Amino acid sequence: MTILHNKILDQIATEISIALKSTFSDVEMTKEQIYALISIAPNMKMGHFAFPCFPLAKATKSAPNIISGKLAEAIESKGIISEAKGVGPYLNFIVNPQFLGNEITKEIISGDYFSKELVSDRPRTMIEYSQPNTHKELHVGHMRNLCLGNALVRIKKYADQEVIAVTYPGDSGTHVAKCLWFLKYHNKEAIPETNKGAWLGTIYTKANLLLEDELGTDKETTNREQLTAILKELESQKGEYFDLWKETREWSLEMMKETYKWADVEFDRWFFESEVDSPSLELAKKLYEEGKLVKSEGAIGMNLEEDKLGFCILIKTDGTGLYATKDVALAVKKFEEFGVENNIYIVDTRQAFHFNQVFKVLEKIGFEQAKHCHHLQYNFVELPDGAMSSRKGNIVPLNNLIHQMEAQIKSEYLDKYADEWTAEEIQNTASMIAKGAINYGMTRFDNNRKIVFDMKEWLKLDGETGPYLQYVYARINSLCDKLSYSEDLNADFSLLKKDSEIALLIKLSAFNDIVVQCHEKNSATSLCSYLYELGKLYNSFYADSPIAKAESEELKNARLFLSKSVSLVMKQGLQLLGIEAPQRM
RNA sequence: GGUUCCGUAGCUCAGCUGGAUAGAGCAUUCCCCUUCUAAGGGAAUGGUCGCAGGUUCGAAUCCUGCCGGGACCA
Repeated sequence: MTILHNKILDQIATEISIALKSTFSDVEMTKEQIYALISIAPNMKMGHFAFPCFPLAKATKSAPNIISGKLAEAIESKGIISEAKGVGPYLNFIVNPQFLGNEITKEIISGDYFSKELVSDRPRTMIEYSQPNTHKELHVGHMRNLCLGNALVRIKKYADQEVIAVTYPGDSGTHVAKCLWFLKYHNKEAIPETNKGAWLGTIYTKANLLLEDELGTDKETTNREQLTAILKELESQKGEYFDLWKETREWSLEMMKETYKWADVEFDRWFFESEVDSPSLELAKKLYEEGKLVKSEGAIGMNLEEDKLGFCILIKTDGTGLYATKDVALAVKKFEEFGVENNIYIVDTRQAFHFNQVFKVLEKIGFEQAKHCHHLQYNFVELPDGAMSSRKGNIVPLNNLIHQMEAQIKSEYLDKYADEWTAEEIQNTASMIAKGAINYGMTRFDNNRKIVFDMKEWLKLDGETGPYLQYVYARINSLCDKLSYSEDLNADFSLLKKDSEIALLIKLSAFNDIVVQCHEKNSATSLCSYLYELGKLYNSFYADSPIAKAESEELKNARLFLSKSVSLVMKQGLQLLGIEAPQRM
C-alpha cells in the first residue's frame, strides 16, 4: 500500500477527486492514482503543480484541454489552493504561500517532516557492500562502492526499512600468499610504525611485479613452489606463515577500520572470506553427495548451460573451492544468521556473471530465498589512462587523495581564517569538505556509468559538488546566527510572493518523495540532483532577496524560517549521502 | 559468437515507470561584492537526444533492427 505522505499533493489530489466526481461522475480514478500523476509544473508562469488530463480523455470522451477547464471551474480556491486553472491539457494549481509556508516550514523545523512514515512495505534487508582485500591497498576505486553502499543504507533506513549492513573482506587466497611470500623472501624495508596496512599493500604490488618479471626465468619454478607451500600452510591453519598471516591481517583490518571510521560507515557484521573457506567446501561436498552437483573433467560443479551460464565449478580438481563456492555458502549463512528477507550485494558490474551463476546454483539446490538475492551492480572507477589495478600498481591510494584535497582546501579557502579559527577547526572543516567532495562525486552519477577519476578535476571544488551544498548550509547557519534566529519569531508567509521564494517552498516539500524514489531505484543519484537544485534555488533567492534588510519584520522572519528550513533539509539530505554539514566554511 | 551496459551541447553528466519550449556543471564571453560568507548570483553562446523503422493523440523516454564503444562469458 502506498502512503500518501506528501501533504500538499494529498490536498490537491483530494480536491481533484471531488471535482472529478461532480464533473465527470462516471469516471473511475482513485485518489492514489491522482496523487501519483501530480507533478511540479515546469515553470512558475504556468503554475506550481500540474495534473495532466490526458488519461481522462477516453473515459470522458472529451479533449484534455476541455477537461482541464471544466475541472478548474469545479475547484474551489481554499486552503492550500489559491487558484486552479486549465492550461492546455493540464490542470494547474497556484498554491497559497501562507498555507504552503506554514505546512512546510513548521514540519521541517519541528523535525516531524523527517520522521514521517514513508513506505509501508519493509522487509528485513541485508546489504553487503565494501569487499576489500586484506594485504592490498585501499584506493579511490573502493570509494564508489563504499559511498554508494553507505548512502543506500542511510536512505533505506530513512525510508523505514530494516537494514543490516555487512562487509565481506577478502582475507584469504593467493593475493595473501603473494604478499607474505615477498615479505619473507625479498623485502628489505623495515616495517613502519604506523600505517602498516597501506605499507602492506605496496608489498603486495611489489610481489606481483616481481613474480611477473620472473615469469619464464629459472626462478619461476622456485617461486611457484614457495607460493604453494605458503598456501598449504595457511590452509592447515598452523605454522610460521599462518602466524604471519594473523599478524599482517590485523594491519589491513586496522586500515579498513580507520577508513570506515573516516567515511562514517558502520557494519552490523563482518563476514570474512577465511570464515567461509572450509564450511563452503563442506557444503559443496555435501551437495555433491546428495547428487545435486556433478563431476566434470575432475571438477565438481553444476551445469547451467540451459540458462546460458556455463558450468559453475564449485570444487576444483585440486580439491579447493572458488569465489562461487564461498558465495553459495555465505548466502545461506546470511539468511540463517539474520533471518533476512532480502539480500542485496553491491558489487562491481564485472561480477554480474559470477552472481548470476551463484544465484542460479542456489535456486537449483532448492534454496528458496535465491529469488530474494539481488546483485546491485555499479560500473567501475578508472583513471584517465585506463583501469585501476593494485596488481599493476597504477592506483590512486585513498590517503593520497584525501591529503591532497585537504591541503588544497586549506590553502585555497580555509587558511584565511587562521586568525579566528583554531587549527583543529580548520582541519576538521577541511576533512568534512574533502569527504563531501568525494561522497558527492562518487554517488552523483548513474550506477551504470563509468567514472573516470582525474585528480585535477576532483580537486576543483566549484559547480555541482558536495562543497557547493555544504557552502549553502554554512552560509545559512551563519545568517541565522547573525540575525538571532529563533523558533518563536513572528512570521507572515503570505508575504512570500516572489518566484524564488515559492519555488524554494515547493522544492522543500518534495524531499521525502525523492528519498523514497532513491530507495526504490537503489540509487542516490536523484538525491544528489535534488540537493543541488535546492542549493541553486537557495543561492538565487539569497542573491535577490535581502533578509536582514527586508521591508518588514514579518517578511524578514518568513525568509529566515524559509532559510532555516532549507538548511535543515540540506543537512538531512547530506547526511543521507554520508556528508557532514559544516557550521561555517 | 553469446550476455549486458553506454551513446543527449566542445567536455562531463541529469532527465528514461511516455506528456507542456530537452536541463545542469565545466570551458568560452560579458555583467554583479560601501547589503546577511563572491566556494556565490545574473546573462550570452552552444543540441539532427547515435541511425532507421514501429507502437501512441503524444517518444530522449517503450519495442525491433542496425552502427559505434566498454565490460563479462566462451
